[in-house]
Amino acid sequence: MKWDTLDEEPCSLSRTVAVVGDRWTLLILRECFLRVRRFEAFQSSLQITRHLLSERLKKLVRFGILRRVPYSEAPKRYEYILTQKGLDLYPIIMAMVHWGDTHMGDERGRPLLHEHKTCGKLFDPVMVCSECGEVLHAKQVHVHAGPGREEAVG
Amino acid sequence: MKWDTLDEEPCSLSRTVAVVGDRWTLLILRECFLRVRRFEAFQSSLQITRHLLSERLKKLVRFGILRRVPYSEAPKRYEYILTQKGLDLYPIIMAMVHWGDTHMGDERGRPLLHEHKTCGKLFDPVMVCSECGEVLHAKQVHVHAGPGREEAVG
DNA sequence: GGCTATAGTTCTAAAATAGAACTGTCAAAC
DNA sequence: GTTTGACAGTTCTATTTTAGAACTATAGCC
Repeated sequence: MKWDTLDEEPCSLSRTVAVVGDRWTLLILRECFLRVRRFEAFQSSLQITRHLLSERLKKLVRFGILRRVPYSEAPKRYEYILTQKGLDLYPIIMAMVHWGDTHMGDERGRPLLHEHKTCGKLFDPVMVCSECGEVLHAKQVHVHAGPGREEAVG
Repeated sequence: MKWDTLDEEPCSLSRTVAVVGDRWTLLILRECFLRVRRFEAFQSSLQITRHLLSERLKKLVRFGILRRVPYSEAPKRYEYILTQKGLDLYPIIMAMVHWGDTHMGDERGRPLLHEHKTCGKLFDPVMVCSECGEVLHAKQVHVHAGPGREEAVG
């Protein structure tokens, strides 16, 4: 497959996969949501090779998920900060964390707990229908071809 | 990194990434949710090499995400069907589709539309707090170390 | 000048992937 | 009863990606 044009496929999943569909990118984003911002910090917490880190950060900047913000003029140093587009990846990350909590846990219990500042409680993320608010399940969803792909699928 | 032990890391995201954190696996899962079940069907719709498809399906079976169910005795033929653990990946896939719809769209419009059979409407998936039902945003969440990782993080 | 911190780049060896051909089983067609 | 075709893989080689370590560059501090 030509991964370099995956972001132009008539499929929103493919387009997302083009951006965040590799292991390092997802782990880098986890660090971003944990407020990590600097090259050395990413490198030492992830044990990623510097080469790949450099490349992945560039890619995330290119796709508008991170902004490269100077925090020192001489020498020039930059921090990588989530844009709104990047912050909007939160449901993906949280869905993955929740699935891991549910299905890949061990006897030690959850690695992290999440507190919702708005209500003050420890919570799990739940995916609901924007129209009726009910919890979503795969079997209750029917797929239609949209304007971006008129041939029927599924 | 030792990707082969990523599923034992004290981090639910890492564990999930160990299972679904590569491009082909995510695309294969998309097909699963579109009711694709057979080797040839995956291969022809994804243009994945047979080698990799074989390997990824084995991995998904090994992790309990797909079941290999015989549908013909002679010759022996199998279908790959989502288990409950696999069906529970739905929020991840939908979160990715929704992000792609929102941030990677083009002038043609959405490739697919989703209808919630329960309420009959076209919908978007929304992630909410299990406790108060409010829509979740990254900045409203505070992270605590859980029993599975007592050293503080973030 | 020598040491440290930060943010990368460059190099070679090892691993993963692409692309195509091949194997084996059986049913149906000729 | 031989050929064709569908299905579900496996095997092979060439190319691409990644790992791991070393190197470069800028500047502050002693």
